Amino acid sequence: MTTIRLRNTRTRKVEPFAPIDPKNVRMYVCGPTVYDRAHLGNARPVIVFDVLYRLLRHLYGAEHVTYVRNFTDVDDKINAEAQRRKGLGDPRSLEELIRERTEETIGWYHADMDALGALRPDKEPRATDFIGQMIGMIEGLMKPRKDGKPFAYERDGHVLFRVREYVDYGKLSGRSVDDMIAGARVEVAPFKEDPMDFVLWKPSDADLPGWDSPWGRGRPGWHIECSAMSHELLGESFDIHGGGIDLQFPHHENEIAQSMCAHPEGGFARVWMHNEMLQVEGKKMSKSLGNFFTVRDILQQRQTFGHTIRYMFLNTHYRKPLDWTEMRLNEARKELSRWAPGARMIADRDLKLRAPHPEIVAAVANDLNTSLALKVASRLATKVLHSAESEDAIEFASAAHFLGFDIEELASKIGFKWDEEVSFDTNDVAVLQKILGFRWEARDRKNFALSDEIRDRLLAAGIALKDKGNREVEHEFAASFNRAVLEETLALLETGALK
RNA sequence: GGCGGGUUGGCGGAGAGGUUACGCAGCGGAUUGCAAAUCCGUGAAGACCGGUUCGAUUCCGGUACCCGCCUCCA
Repeated sequence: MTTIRLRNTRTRKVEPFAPIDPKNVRMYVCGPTVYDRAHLGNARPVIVFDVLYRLLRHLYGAEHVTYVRNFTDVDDKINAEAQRRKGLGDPRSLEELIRERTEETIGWYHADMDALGALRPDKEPRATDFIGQMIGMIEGLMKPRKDGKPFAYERDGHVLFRVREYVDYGKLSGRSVDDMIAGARVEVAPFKEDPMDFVLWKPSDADLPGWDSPWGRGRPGWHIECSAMSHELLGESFDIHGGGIDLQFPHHENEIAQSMCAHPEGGFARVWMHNEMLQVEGKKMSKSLGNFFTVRDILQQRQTFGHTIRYMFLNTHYRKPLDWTEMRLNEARKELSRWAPGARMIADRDLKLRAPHPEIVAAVANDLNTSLALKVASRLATKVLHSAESEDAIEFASAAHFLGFDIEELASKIGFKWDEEVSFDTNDVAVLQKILGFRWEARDRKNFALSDEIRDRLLAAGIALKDKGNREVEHEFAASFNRAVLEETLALLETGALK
C-alpha cells in the first residue's frame, strides 16, 4: 500500500503516517467561527484537509475514516452582531438572534465550501452542543493532584489553566513560557496567577449568552471546545489534528495542554498539520487594505468557478504562503479549459471512472504535493486532447476526480464565459445551441459566408464566438447581450431566410 | 525583542548529491477558409558567503531580505 508521508509540526519532520487504528482513521480540523461569510483564507484549510481526507478514504476505505470539523458558535463577534440586531429593534431574544445568525452563517459556509468541491466532514459539531462536556473537562482539571497544584483554578468567576503545571507547554510551537513572557505585549489580567495562564471559563453578564456552571453563569474560553469535542467524538487519542498556522499558538498549544492534562493516559493528536496563510497580490488580505474577499465574492467573479478556486489552492503547496493574484487566476482558468474536453467525453460517452493514476496518489501521499498532482492531471488532460480516446479520458477524469474536481462541472461550465453584468437564462443558451448547430452544418458544407454571417450576427447580439478545434466552441456573453437579436437570428435560420 | 517558515529562470512551480521537471509568457516553425485555437522545437534558474564532497541548486553553518505568530484572524 502507498505510504503516506506527512509533515508533523510537533516534530518538524516529514514522517511516515501509521494510523492508530486502520479501521478508524481519525482527523480533527479546526473549523470556522460562524459570524460572517467565509473569506478566502478560510477556504484554504478546508481544501487542504479535504485532499487529505480523500487520500485517507482512498487508502483505508471511506467507512474507515472519521473526519471532524467544528463550528465555533460561541464568540464575541457573534454576540456583537446579535446585539447590533437587537439594537436595531429586533424584538427577539439575544439567544434567538444568535441562533439565527449562526444558522444562516453555517448555511452559507456549506454552500460555499460545497462549491469548492470539499466533501462535508463526517461530523460537524457545534460548540454550543458540547457545553456539558466542556464543563466536565474543566471540572476534571480543577481536581487536586497528588504531585502538584490542580491544573486549573478559579478567580473572580473565571477559571484559568496553569501553564506552569504542564511541563511540555510550548513544545508544539517551540516556545518557552519565559521567552513568551519576555516578549509579551498584552496587558495581563489582574486575576491571573501567571501571565501566560489562559481562560477555560469566563463569566457572562445578562447581555451575553451564558450557561450555568459550578462557577456561575458563564461561557467557555475559546480553546476548550476543540479539546472537549475531539475527545467526545474521536477519543483521547487520534491521528491527525489540522488547522491554519496561525492557530499553532496559542490555540493548539492550549488544546494540547488541556487535553493532555485532562486525559494523561491518552496521547491526544499524534500528527499536527498546519497550512500556511493566504496573501492577495503579495500582501496580507485585510479589510483595511481593500483586498479582502469572501469565497462568495470570488465565486461571483467572471469566469471563476469552484474548481478554479480549488485549482488555485492546490497549485501551491499547503506549507507555503499562497499568493492570490489575478495573473495566477488567469493561468488557472487557461489550464482548466484544457481539462474540459476530457471531462465532456465522460458525460457524452457515459464512461465510468476508476481508481486514480498511481502517480497522482503518490504525489498527494508525499505530504500533499498537490502542485505536482495537478501537473500529472494536466499531462493526462493533454493526452486526451491528442488521442480523444475514451481510455485516456477515463484516466484523466479519474485523476481529476480524486483531487476533488467535479467532472460534470468541468464539462458544463468551461468554454462558456460571461460578463459580470449580463443576465441570460437557460433558454438563451438553448437558442444559442440551435444557432451553433446551423453554423456547424454550414461549415460542413463549406458555406463559410453563412458561418461568418452567423458569427457576426451573434457578435451583434453580444456573444463572441471562438472555435477551438474538435468542435469545441467558446462563447462569451458580453454585457451588451441582446436577446432580440439572438432570437431573430434563429428565426431567420429556421425560416431559411438566411442560408 | 522571542519563536516559526521561506528565498529556484520574465512569471508560477516541482523532483533529485552528478543525468530535460513542468506550465505560462517569449522566440522559431507547422497546421488551419478568416478571427481564434492547436501542434512541434527552443533559450533561460537556483538570494549571498563559507563548509562537507571527486561533484551541491539539492546536505551543514552564517549573512541579507521576505512572511507569519506572540492580540479568541484559517
